Amino acid sequence: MSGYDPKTIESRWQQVWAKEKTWEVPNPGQPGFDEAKPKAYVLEMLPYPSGEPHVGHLKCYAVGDAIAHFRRRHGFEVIHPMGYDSFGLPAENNAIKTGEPPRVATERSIASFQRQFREWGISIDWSRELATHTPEYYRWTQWIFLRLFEQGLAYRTEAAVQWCPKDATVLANEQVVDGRCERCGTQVVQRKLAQWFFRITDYADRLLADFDLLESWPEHVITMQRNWIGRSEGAEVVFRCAELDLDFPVFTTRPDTLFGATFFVLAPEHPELERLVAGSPAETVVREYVDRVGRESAEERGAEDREKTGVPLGRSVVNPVNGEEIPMFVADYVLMEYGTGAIMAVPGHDSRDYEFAKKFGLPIKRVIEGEDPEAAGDEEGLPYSGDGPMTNSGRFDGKGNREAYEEIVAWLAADQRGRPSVNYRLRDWLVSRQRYWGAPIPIVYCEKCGTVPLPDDQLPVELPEIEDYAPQGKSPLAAAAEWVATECPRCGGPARRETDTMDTFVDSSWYFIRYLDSRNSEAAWDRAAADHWLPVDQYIGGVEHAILHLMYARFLTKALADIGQLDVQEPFANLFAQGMITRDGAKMSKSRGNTVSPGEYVERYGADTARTYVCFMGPPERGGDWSDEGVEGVNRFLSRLSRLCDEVAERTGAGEPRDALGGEARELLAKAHWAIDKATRDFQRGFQFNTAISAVMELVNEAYRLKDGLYGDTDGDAAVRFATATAASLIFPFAPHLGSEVFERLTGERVWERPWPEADPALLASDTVTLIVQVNGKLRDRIEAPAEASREQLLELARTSEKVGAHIDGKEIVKEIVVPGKLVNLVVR
RNA sequence: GCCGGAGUGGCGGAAUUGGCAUACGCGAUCGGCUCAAAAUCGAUUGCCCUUACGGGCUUGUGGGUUCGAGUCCCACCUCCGGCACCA
Repeated sequence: MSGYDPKTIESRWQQVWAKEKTWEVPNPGQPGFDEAKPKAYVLEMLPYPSGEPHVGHLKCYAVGDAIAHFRRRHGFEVIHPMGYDSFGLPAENNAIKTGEPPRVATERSIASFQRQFREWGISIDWSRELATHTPEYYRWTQWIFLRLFEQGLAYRTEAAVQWCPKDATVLANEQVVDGRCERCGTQVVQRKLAQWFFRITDYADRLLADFDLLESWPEHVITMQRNWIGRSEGAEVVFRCAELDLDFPVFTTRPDTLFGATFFVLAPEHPELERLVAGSPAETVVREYVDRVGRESAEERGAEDREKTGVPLGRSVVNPVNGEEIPMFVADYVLMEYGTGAIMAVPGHDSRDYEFAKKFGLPIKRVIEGEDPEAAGDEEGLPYSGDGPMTNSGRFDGKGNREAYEEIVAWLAADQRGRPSVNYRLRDWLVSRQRYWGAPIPIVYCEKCGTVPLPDDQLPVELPEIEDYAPQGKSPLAAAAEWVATECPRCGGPARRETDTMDTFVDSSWYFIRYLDSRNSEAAWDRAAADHWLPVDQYIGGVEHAILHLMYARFLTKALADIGQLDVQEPFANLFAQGMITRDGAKMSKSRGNTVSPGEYVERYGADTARTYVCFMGPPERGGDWSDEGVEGVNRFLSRLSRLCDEVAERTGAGEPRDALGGEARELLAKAHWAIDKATRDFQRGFQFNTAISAVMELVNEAYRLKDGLYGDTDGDAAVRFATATAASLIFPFAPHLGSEVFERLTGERVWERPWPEADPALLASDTVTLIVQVNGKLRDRIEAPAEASREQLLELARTSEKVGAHIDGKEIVKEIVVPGKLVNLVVR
């Protein structure tokens, strides 16, 4: 009895795959490229190399690898590369703490990922490997920056930015969560700094529209992106302050409520505030208010049940629809970042304006009748946000607010008092970071020529070695004086380099293109290679990247397509978002001490067990709680398969099963074909790996049940052998080592070179079916019936059943439902 | 508040088109093997009543449609995720 020894089996196959470079695929034009073969680009999000891989990685790559194997065996040329998102804050923070250069810690972690990916047996094309922190890679990140700069899609401007005092860097809006730094949890403050941005807002509409081009993305991911982009249609309407000869445009989604505007509010950051109050009695109070708001964090300001605050300006503007003069206020519930930083306040139909009006005793005016004025809410059901006929609205009275909507906008537009307008929640992408461990921005500042992009032949701008990584409010690179001082490429005069580096999301927004031609030192990629492989046919990764990474990659793909570098509008045709694995019901974290190290489990049970387990825990798109007993169960199953193989190899000879088998041999063959059919459909129907694996478990169980009665008979031997080899073939995408081992021992062939098995319809069908007999919808009997039995025969069987008789005797059958091949329901009274 | 997703045994979960609820795995109980244990092989395992035969109940709650509902419709409750003073 040899037993299941994953260590031996796994290292044996890993050596075969490494030596034969089994998973490497050629590009068009390279030797071995087969034009006739359809391509499939299967990609998992590249890991951020920090420390050791965790179970989230194991799950992601186990799922992706299963898909890659499945596609290969369906005749696809599968490209399945790997790389490392190796710039970023954790390595740099570690450097500040320990003095160890970020490169050293990063490369140590990369080595650990490489080793584990090989130990897990992931089918990676290692010839395409990349790491974003190498000059060979970031040279092209810089090249992309320059292309965007040429197009005006990369620009520098002074802006109020989110600043993390702890990390001493600017953050993207996306990296601020509840007013705190996403990474370290420190409260973010506002600062004004000159920063680089990518003009992603130019692409807002296309990012929305092109969801239609995607083949299959999870609905909730699309929804999250849609919410993030936050498109709202409305109108821009101009309110005029005649006294000071100033126009204040506002954005509103409710031009139908314009007649209800009873006051007007500016954001504390509004640039005209100064002019409005300078030298006026309100000046001091307003200043104090603005200062106080400025000291508050975004979190405090956005707090949910916060009472409205504000100060009157002592000025007024004219409502363009009715000429009414309405007072102006400054209040922090109006945000400078959205719309125009000023609003018309309609307390009758907006809850925030209503609250403010109540507090400051301002008039509240109804301009839309509710269907039921007595309905909930104070004072005649206000604020009312529903639809209804308009009132107190001059010429529009009596019209439905929806119908009047466009009419009002057109009426205002006719004499330049307003126009239709669209607003987005999405802001431009802030890409500069006052940090060391990132790709330098390829720009120099010349006294004479100003901001000058470096020519392509001066790339890469290499990251200099420095001693002190601690940020001092500017990039640590600023301290590298020799590096900063350079020559202007335009006039040859003295210039200094940009010392900010790029957000690491820029690195990871295009890596899937670089894989296609990762050794190219002449260009970022070869067009033929990119055109052949793109788009990614199946992308796999955690839902935590649903917004940031995926939207940035979509944006960059479109921008690159627009400048003729790519032929696709969307990078990822199909997306699979895996769920998170928890432990004891909680997210794993070092501080909580509930982490699971995949390495330990691979060591104890083998990679096949660890991989199969994460695919078996539940539907992969959902999360699941890690269970050591569950791992043991999967290990038990693989051991059972391994032992079955030992026994079958010893007791049966090679031979194909005949078609016309009978009895238990046929029963086992039928189960094998059922498992093929079930596993195949589970793969195709959204990667339901848990049930695909359970089908293989059932097949192995059936083989155990029947084997002893089948050994010794030619047909019986063939059936057991076929069933076992089939189980190996079907489990291979999850447990590639054991799958290869068992398949080879029983068939002499390499399972990954064999096509995915096909179920034989003749063996899926059965001569008899179990007829379900119900009386009044309740199950009363099960009867074996011929599969072809007629309606009448089935009814006869049902009526004559003893068990059924007890429930229909003495009663009248009022209805007979027959579902051929399945069920009879007798309705009695 | 708005937008998604989910509620099924002791646990993870299955049920494909409205037709056998609880597949598969875990856990538990019993048995074979063993001096013994582990491993392993096999049996049982939703709940309640019944010695048994058998019967009743059961998919978050309450209604509805249907011969028949975990699945469809209406109302509600709970949990998870995202967004949120976005005008």
